[in-house]
Amino acid sequence: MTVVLKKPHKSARKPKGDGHLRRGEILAAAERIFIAEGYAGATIRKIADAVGVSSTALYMHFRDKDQILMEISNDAIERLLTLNIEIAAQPIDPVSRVRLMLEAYMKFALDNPNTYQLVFCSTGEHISQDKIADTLELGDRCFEKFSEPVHQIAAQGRLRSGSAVQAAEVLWSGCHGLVSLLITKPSRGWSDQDQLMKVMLDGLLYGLVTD
Amino acid sequence: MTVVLKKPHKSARKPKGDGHLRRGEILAAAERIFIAEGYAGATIRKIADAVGVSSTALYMHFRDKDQILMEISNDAIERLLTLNIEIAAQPIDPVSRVRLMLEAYMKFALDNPNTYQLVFCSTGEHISQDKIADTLELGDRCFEKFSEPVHQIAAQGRLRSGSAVQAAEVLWSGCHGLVSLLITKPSRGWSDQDQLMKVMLDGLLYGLVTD
DNA sequence: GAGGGACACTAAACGGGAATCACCCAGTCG
DNA sequence: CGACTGGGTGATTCCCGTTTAGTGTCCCTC
Repeated sequence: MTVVLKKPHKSARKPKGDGHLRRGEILAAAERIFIAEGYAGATIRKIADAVGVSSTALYMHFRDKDQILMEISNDAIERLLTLNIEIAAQPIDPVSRVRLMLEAYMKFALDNPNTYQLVFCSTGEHISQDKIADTLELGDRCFEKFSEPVHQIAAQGRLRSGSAVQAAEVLWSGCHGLVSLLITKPSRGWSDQDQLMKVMLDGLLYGLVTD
Repeated sequence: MTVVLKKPHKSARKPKGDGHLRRGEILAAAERIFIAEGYAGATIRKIADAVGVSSTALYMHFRDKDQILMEISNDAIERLLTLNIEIAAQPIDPVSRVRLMLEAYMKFALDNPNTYQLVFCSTGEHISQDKIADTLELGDRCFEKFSEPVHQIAAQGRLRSGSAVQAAEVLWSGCHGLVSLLITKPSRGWSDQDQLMKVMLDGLLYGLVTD
């Protein structure tokens, strides 16, 4: 059969991203869109278009949409965990460590609002358990790292009330509440963000910890 | 004209709910489903089926799905506002009022998790502004009612740091953080809910207010 | 060189969401 | 009687995530 110049079935077919390469391209495009437009805005088709590939192609590299976004989120949370580990290594008193970690946490949330919402503000009910297992484990490790200095404070007998675990959970959830409201209700007339974070931290730490 | 038994075109067509009646039926069914299955689970089709009517019929009485669920949520928030007004009327010191209101708030959240999430945990970006205007106004009125005793405390010079508005926002968002995490991450191993709420309230009030 | 996989990729389709369209039917009123 | 009205409908549209069946291309072996 003569190799007649059969016009290439679809002229602009992507040159076979060599597997791993394409995977990275997809993640990059997905991250860009997800950061800009959030979970609902980061459509499979939009991501595929951005990569220049058919929407079906994404399923070559990822099980489904959630896996793509969870992978992105996991990278982000890993950065948060790294921050916590760095702070944990600093030779300062545990209360300062707690404060630094919570400040880093809130800054992370405000810098990555869509990731933060996906991980910390959604029930994840429609997401099968194995898919978010990594994320949950990373989140747990973050909380464990944060709990360490709180336990140290408790061991020093400086907890005004409640157990170390309760104090850690309250400190965390208090800061979570502030940033989650700042993120989800930006149009509300809030006081200055930095001042609010300071009042929250001062209030909680003063209220929970004696010196 | 003899009332001949003409078989009713579609045997099971609902007997013309007389407008306002049908509206109530839809709201009731929607509330039931929404409470049981949340925002995503409360499908237009499911609601319509529960009422025994075609999905299109819902658009006779409501602009869209969000209007139905916002109307339900508004009813709930109105109950919360009523609670706040009742507490505001009690002849007790402002700190107790603040505590009672926050306790009622958290109890409300845990008792109405789906409504709470819809109103306080979602960005409401895809919802046109006029649709949530009522909800926003109700929410603001709740916050205003809650702010009153905080301002009284500030007027007594008993605020440890920050302005009255900042203190109110921090108190609110701290409690919001706790209940929103309890709602969205129920599988996490939390300490006892009541104790957590107490630690949060004690901590924040002690940290923000002097006596 | 010619098979034949394996693999990246694709078009087309599916099912299920919200929302719209054009139409229909039963009363009511002039 | 006849037109109007308002609740109601089935079919349709559009978009979503996902599945299926098939296509093009590379590489490895004979």
